[in-house]
Amino acid sequence: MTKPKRFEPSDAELEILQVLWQQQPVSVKVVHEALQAKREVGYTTTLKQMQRMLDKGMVKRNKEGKTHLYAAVPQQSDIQQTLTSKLVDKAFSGSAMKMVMHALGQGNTSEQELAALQQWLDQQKEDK
Amino acid sequence: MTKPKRFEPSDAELEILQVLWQQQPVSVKVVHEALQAKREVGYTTTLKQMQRMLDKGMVKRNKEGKTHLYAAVPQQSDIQQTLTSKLVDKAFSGSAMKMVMHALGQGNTSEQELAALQQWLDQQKEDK
DNA sequence: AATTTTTTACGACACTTGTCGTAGAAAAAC
DNA sequence: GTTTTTCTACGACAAGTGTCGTAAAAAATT
Repeated sequence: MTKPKRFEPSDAELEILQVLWQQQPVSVKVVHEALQAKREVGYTTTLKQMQRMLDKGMVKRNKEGKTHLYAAVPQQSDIQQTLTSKLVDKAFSGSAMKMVMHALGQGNTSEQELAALQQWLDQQKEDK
Repeated sequence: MTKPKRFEPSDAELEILQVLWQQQPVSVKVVHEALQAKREVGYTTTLKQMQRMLDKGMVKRNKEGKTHLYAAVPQQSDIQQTLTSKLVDKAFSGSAMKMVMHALGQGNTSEQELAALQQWLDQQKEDK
């Protein structure tokens, strides 16, 4: 049985995962172009990063003709979970709520988002 | 004029800052004991870490007799802000709300916290 | 004063991260 | 079937991180 690893992607790795989650099995080229759209980065840099991720089991790939097509192994929500928990633990003494208030405090929260939050809140009250 | 740096403390650094924010000017010994209470770590490890933080300007100190007393330079809320923003950007495509829902989803949110959140929500509605 | 305990200052090391450059294999174009 | 263009495989490197060990300075104990 293969134990389900707990990935903690670095910044660069997360950028790559982000791309993969949007377009599942894609070539290095595609990923690289997506990154390039945001900042300067060499092709081999992206390639190397993805190869390392492969070693770590963070992505998988399979040969499609000449090229390799990559896909993320962990699910986006799992990584979000891991990173959020970590932040809550390390920077907010474990209180998710503190973090939430902080996050909300700083920003333009849309109408819809507010509604969603209200809905969630109502749900909580019921369950209580 | 000294520009106000944007600190992005590493895990170990954050642990130390955490201690400092609770008991402002303290010796390495005190910090070390606080860390030790949570996990195994050598005294010199803590010392070294704090010295590096001093170099970076992340903490300041002054000699109190034989010992040095350290204090955090950045404020807790600023660091929380920095780290939260970063996470939102990197893992939630900039949507703080997505992150909030994620954080809330996973946890035991207390009565009081819910109330605080409701209050904040009401506030938002008014301002609209 | 000699010894022990506290603290500090450094140097070191293995790992990880972010970044490339070079070289060669594989396809595609000529 | 050469010459290009694509891609992959590696090796390298500077910075940063987490961790200690050693050694010396400073105080406190005996």
